[in-house]
Amino acid sequence: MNILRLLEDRVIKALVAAGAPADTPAMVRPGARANFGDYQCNAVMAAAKKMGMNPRELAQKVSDHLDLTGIASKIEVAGPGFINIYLESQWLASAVHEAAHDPRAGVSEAAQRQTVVVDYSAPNVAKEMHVGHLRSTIIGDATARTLEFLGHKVIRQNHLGDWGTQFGMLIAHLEDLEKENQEAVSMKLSDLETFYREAKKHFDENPDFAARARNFVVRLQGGDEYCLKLWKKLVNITLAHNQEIYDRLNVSLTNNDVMGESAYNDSLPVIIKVLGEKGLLSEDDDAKVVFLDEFKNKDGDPMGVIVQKSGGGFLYSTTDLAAIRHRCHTLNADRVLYYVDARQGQHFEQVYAVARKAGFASEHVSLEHHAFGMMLGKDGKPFKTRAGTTIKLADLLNEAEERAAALIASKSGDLSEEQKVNVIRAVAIGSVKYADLSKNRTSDYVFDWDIMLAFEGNTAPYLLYAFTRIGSIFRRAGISMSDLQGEVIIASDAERELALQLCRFSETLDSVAREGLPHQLCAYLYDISGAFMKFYETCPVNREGVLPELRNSRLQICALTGRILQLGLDLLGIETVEQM
RNA sequence: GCGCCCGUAGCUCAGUCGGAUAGAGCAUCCGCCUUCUAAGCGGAUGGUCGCAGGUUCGAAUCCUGCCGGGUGCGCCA
Repeated sequence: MNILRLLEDRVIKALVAAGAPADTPAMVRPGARANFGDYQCNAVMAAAKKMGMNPRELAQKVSDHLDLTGIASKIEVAGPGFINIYLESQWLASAVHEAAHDPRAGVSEAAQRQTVVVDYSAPNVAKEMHVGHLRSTIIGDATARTLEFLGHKVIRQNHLGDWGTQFGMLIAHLEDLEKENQEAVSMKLSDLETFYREAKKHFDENPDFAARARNFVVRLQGGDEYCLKLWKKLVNITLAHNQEIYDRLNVSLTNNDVMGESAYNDSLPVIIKVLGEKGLLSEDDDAKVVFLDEFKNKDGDPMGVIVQKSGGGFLYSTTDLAAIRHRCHTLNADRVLYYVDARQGQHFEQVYAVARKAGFASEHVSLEHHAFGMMLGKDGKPFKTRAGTTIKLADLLNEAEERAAALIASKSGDLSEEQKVNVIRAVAIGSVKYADLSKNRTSDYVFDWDIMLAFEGNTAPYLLYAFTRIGSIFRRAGISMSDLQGEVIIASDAERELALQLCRFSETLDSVAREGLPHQLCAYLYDISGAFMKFYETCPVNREGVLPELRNSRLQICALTGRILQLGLDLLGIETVEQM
């Protein structure tokens, strides 16, 4: 059941019956305030203008044709031509009852099942994941999970940075270490940052080393077995490191989702060939370039996208074109979502434009760069630690668990040691993820330990706490959350408000899937939790004197709230706990 | 020089593509635990939505120009 879809459908019918064109947008929204109804229609003012009618008159006409028998208790025309819809409490009650017994908690599947490629995380080989990787990884993951739940076919693609000139120096350094001492190699590689730094140092300071490194690059790209073997070693060690982080973060990526830059190596010459056949290539300073009229360079001339270097080497634009071709032609994507830093906005616009012209992506495929902002320090400047480095993701998670452990030691005395370990993990990881997921990804964001690791207010623990309170009610009642009886009765404002919110889960997920903005789901779950906390204060379930019908009804409301919280948090990749 | 993003309460952020009286959390202040977990609930304080014009029934939202911050513009990825 999706109330918004239902109301929009009925409103369109009424608009058409009142004489408006069939393509008039319904513009149904949740009511702006309590005395403006549960939902309001804002479509009439604009429509009336187009039709040359008085908006109040048209609104009255539409509202006369609006058939919401059994659904709405009141439909009123207000202000300049708003139509306010008050839902029938009885109908809300039956919707809650239905959702409480529905395995999907009342969430409708997507009207059209699509194949959606989600490109996210994209760490680099021989580098540890740092806080800058957090957004792409967890926002992409939450979107992927949501799309999947709505019935879409989701193909995760981890565009691993496993190719490029830096591998020459990494292979050369690895070779040196292996000659030196076999046993020290695995030790050295356990600290990837140091390994990378040392390789870079040798490359910058030792001309012989640098020459060897450049030679390795050529051999590697030519498919030399010795080089590939050393390279593969670096890739595997990095993947193992990353998987530990993904598992800790409860991110659904696995090695099966890895589709690194190297995977497109063989198709790069094909890309150039096709671009040439389409007449899109130009030569400029011995490099192969695609010129795009829609982009201007510093001199105001059409901007060129280099797809092959003067020496014959390829660039990341070439790899991205190959990736688009693979995703559209082999994976048959309807949508491709890129969770990548906003700084690459222009790069993607160019690559998309070239891909369309070359036919790597048909006009029916939606290529979407879901950009996110930069990470800033507390001073509002681009984030750096005092040492000038970035914070490792592993260190952030360790710090989160230390802080959570201290909190739980002071608040949750009666948990077993095993329970405490689980609660610490859920609270720590959940808090870090929620802090990021709850912000709109499009703007820059401030990295602050205290905000990232806060446990009060609009944070993951608030939602987890609401969930444990529900669990507590069922433990006290002596029944399970699936053992529900009777009807749902809406007897108070707190119950009605919670019931209304519970019925909005489906429309919220629609929006998250459409826009790739999981913060909308966070805001929704926070609203649900707030509505539940108020319900909890005023609507006792197990107390003496509560009539059996009312108790059964409230248990159903609690059960649906719990299911939506658990399901919603799961879509965000956040684990729940029974007690805390 | 050109392009893109951003500017909302002391701080961190929402604001459902133009809708009605701009909302949360943190911080500050005042209340609420013999009753299902106080990681909670209720209340108060706090805003010229960067500035100035414009578009219209109606603007935080759209257009123009400034101011301030960020970022990107050919052989790194």
